[in-house]
Order: sequence, then structure tokens, then C-alpha cells
Amino acid sequence: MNVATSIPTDITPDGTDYDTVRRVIEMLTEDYREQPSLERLAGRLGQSPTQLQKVFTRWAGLSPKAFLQAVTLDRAKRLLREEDMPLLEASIEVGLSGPGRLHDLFVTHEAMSPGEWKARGGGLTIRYGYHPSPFGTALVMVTDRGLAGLAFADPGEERASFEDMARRWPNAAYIEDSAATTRYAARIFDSDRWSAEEPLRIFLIGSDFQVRVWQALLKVPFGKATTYSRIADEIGQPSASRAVGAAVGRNPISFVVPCHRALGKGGELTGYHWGLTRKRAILGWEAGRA
DNA sequence: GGTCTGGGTATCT
DNA sequence: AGATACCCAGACC
Repeated sequence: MNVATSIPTDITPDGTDYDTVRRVIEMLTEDYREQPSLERLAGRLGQSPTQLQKVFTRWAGLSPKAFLQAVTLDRAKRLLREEDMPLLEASIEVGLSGPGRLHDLFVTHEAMSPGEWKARGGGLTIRYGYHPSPFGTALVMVTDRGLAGLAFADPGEERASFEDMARRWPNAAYIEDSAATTRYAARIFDSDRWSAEEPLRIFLIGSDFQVRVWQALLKVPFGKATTYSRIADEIGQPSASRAVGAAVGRNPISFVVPCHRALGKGGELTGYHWGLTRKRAILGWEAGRA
């Protein structure tokens, strides 16, 4: 079926706020040597400086300049230094079945059993839909056991995003059903609707090791950050930081499982499956709200 | 930069 | 089921 026709129309006439923001972030970070002025940025986007300032600030909770400061190395290093991770509390349960409360805010999780994981999604029905989000089009995937996937797509990349996700569970049945996914999307991106009384159910589909890494990520508080090596310590395999990086990168529920809060040991952003610009955007967006 | 790294995955047997 | 080769969003020198 044609994916493009099912994508909701953009919020603003010339594209979503995120699209504007994304381009601003790209220009600010890629041309950081020039440190382009607001006037220059606006000129390149064909907007007035005041309009651009307004859109950006509404989106991020920070002015473009403050945003840039919020995602600099200095700031990331400070975040890592000051952060006395509550992670160290207790060990993560290794058990792979049964729900457990992990997220401070709003997530309960259930994970696949190893047998189910080997089936590569066989017997699983996954409903999916595309929805606008603060970070561009979001691809939401749900099962009757909860949210299983959340991906992002730049304009025109929706199909690639879907295929990237579907490859993870090649034997699952996929049904496009945005009626089923829209309430998830609405909740995920509206922090006013996060509540401990009514947690969001997520379903982690991955290997034992991956699931333990993702559980560790769920313990990192909003607006904070951790490092790949800390996660490795946390799951009791201190020498596995590189494998942790790979597992973080395979996180199927981005944003909800906050893989964007994992940084290099020195505070570098290192990588992001859905693009470093998006990682900057999410971290900055959180900084504006933390 | 180079080099070592641990675990995941694909592709054999 | 085991062996092997290759991949990676790291870490360390």
C-alpha cells in the first residue's frame, strides 16, 4: 500500500515546526565556525528573524542560542559529572517475563521470552501508523501487549523507516492501522499525559542482552544523561561498553526508551540511529523542559 | 590516528 | 548446535 497517502498533513503550511527546527540545528552545528546570526538563518529558510525565533522557542522552550549552549560538549560533560545516577539502586531483574515497573514517569514494560525472540516476531501482529511528532514524522508500532516500536522519518523517508523496523521482526504480520496507534502517539509526545497511575505499556522485543541494556536506559531520568560504559557497569558487564553501544543503537522504541540520553564517556554525542541532528533536537527539547 | 574490545548477527557446516 | 567472519551509537593509548 502507499505509505505516503496515510501520513497526516503537516501542522504548518510550510512543514512542521520540527522541519524548521531541524534545519536550524543543522545550520548551527554544521556551520558552527561561522556561528550564523539569526538574520542569516532566517534568510536561508525564507522566514523573518522574529518569526523564526518564535517558532524555535515555542518548540524548544529555549532560544536558538540557548539551545546551542544546551547541547554543547561542556554542558554534556557537566550533566554527566553532576548526575549521580539512581541507576546504582539494586540490580536489574534478569527475568524476561512478567511486567515490571521501571520508569519513574510512566512506563511499565514486558519483555519477550527467549523462545519468542527466536521466532523473530513469528505469531505477532503489529499495527502501525504515522503521526506528527515534535521530532518529525513518527512511526508507531503496537501489539496487544503494548507499544513495541517507535521510529522517526524525515520527509520522504517514511517507507525506509518502516522497512528498518520491519527487518527487526521479519516474521511478524504488519497491518497499517493508524486508528490503533494514534492514542499512543498522542500520549507519548504530550508530557502532560504522562502519569504513574496509568503507565504506558511497552513491549520490549529483543535478545536478553539488549533488553537488559534498554531496561538500564529506562532508569535514566528525563533531562539527564548517562554513558555507554556506565550502562555496561550497571548490567554487570563492565567491559562490554562497546556491545552496549550496539544494543543501544538497536533500541526499537526510541524516545520512550531514551537512547538519546546515552553519550560517550567524554560527553560527545557519538551516534544516533535516527540522525545526530535528531539526537541534538531531543536533548535540547528536554533541556528546555527539565 | 591505531588497536583492542564484547556481543549480535548472518552464514556456513 | 557449533564455527567463523564481519559489524558497531566505545574506550584507551
